[in-house]
Amino acid sequence: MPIPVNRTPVRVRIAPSPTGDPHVGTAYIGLFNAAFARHHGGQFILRIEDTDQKRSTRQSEEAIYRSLRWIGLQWDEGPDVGGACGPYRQSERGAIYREHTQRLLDNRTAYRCFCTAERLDHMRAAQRAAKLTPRYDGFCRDLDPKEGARRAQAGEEHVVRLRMDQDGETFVPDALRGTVVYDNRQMDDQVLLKSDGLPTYHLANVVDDHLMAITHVIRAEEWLNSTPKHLALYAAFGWEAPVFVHMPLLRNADKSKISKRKNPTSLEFYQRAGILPEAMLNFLMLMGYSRKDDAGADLEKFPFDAFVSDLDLCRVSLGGPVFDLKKLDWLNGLYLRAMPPAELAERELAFLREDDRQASIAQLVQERVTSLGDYFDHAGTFYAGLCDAGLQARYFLIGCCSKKKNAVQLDRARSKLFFEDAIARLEAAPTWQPEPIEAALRAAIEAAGVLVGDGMMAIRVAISGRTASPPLYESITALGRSVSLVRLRAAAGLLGEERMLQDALAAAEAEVDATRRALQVAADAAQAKPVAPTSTLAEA
RNA sequence: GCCCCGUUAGUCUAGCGGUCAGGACACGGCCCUCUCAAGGCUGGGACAGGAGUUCAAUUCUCCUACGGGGCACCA
Repeated sequence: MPIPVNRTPVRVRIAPSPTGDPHVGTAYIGLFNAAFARHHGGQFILRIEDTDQKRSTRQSEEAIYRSLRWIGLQWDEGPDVGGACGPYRQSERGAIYREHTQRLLDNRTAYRCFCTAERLDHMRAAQRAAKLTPRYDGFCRDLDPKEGARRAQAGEEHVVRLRMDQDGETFVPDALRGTVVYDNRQMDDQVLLKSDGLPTYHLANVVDDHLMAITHVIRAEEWLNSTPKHLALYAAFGWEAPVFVHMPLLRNADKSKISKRKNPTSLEFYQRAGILPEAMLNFLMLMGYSRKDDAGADLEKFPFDAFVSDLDLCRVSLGGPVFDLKKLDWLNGLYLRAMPPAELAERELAFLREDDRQASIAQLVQERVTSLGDYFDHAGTFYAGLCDAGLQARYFLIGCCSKKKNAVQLDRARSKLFFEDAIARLEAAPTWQPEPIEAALRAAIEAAGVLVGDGMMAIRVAISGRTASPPLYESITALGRSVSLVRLRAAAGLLGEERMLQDALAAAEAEVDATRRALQVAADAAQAKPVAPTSTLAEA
């Protein structure tokens, strides 16, 4: 059963919220939306959902544009490119939401609620204690609308809630799952307009999708459970609802929803790690989807255009795909190897040239460099993603490799806590500059009660993969926030693994053994043949 | 706790009543080779469990288990 197309042109959108780093999940959903639009000759819209004033930032918004452009997704309408249905930034559509809220107030499908946060907190606590689904108890539901309007007029702080049906069932048609049935008694009277006058996601999303003539809502599965609310909103406005397609969630190796704690989620990380955008996009196409060649074998490497031309969303598989970095690396290598050497060289140079950390990296490496070529030996770590810290992992056990007599050693669990604390402090740093970074690290070290040198060494190894590196704070600054945090999280993750200590020590021993063996072989060789065989070079 | 979604090897997937359960990453072996990659060949490895429907279930239905998501004045 194909995805129904009830209206044309097909119009789809992604609506990322600009809070934090541009997310790989945004690119994933964006990819399927963009491809679906292209497949049907429709439009793909980028809308910025910045109704959360506390968390939204302009830098994050800019970063989203950069990363989506990097990966090769193009939108037909958006805040930066304009379009007929603007503005495309929800913070600029306040009047539209207020007007629409009034319509719902007028037709009684919504009501004003004057309950305080404290009352709601108590209510939910009581419901939880009674093992009930926490939901609004309807205290203001039957308030006289005139009374509500009067109190609102008087400036009393309040929100607007959607009046949901209290019994019966809601049928949610999902293009991939069939009809999902919800008991209306589970549904909450969702807040539509917050007390700051801005809409919640639910309201803004429905109003904008309608006004922007969105025909298909292709979004992540985490939204499935709120679709009944959205359907109720479409009904309240008397609008036709779009077709809903809920995509599976990208997962960590442990199958939980992909998160920065357990995976690099920032697109910027992949860009800096030297992943080609086309490989990244291709890899995302493989998540929950597959194409076959004539022999019936799965295709792995194919371009966006091919993906578009035979895209059939119904074939998306619903099991949450684990984001496997190993396979991404392999695919990336496939692309790299398929290039004409001249193109690879050009891409390589462009990769370096376009990196905005260039100057600061050069400054750090400069003091150590002996030739232009030698530069790469020192700078290499800045152009990689995860560094191979495996051999040095023993340094993550804080103090265990310390040569100092008064060293304080931390066990695995405590070392992990130290890393997590350091990460939290770095994340909270006001700016990504040497001073706040140093302050954060020193604070973490002091809290852990270990020697400064030992703590810094652990961080150094996690950051650079080596025990010798340019100055740490400057290196972290130059490396950049996204990559630095990923590497530190990787170190913390390693400490969380049972076998980490054994592996690290085994690796260390292997290292020593290998050296010893090499020396032995050399010594044996010298013994066996004290006189070097004919050395033509020497004689010549 | 309640509700919803899902479940083919460690991972990504094909399969839409009868297949030797196909491909890919990863892993092992062999070949190629000055090394390392790459490449070629090759090996091990999967239908979560239980009922039912059927001549026949990986495939359809139900139950259980497990995994995930949701239950905000966050999206």
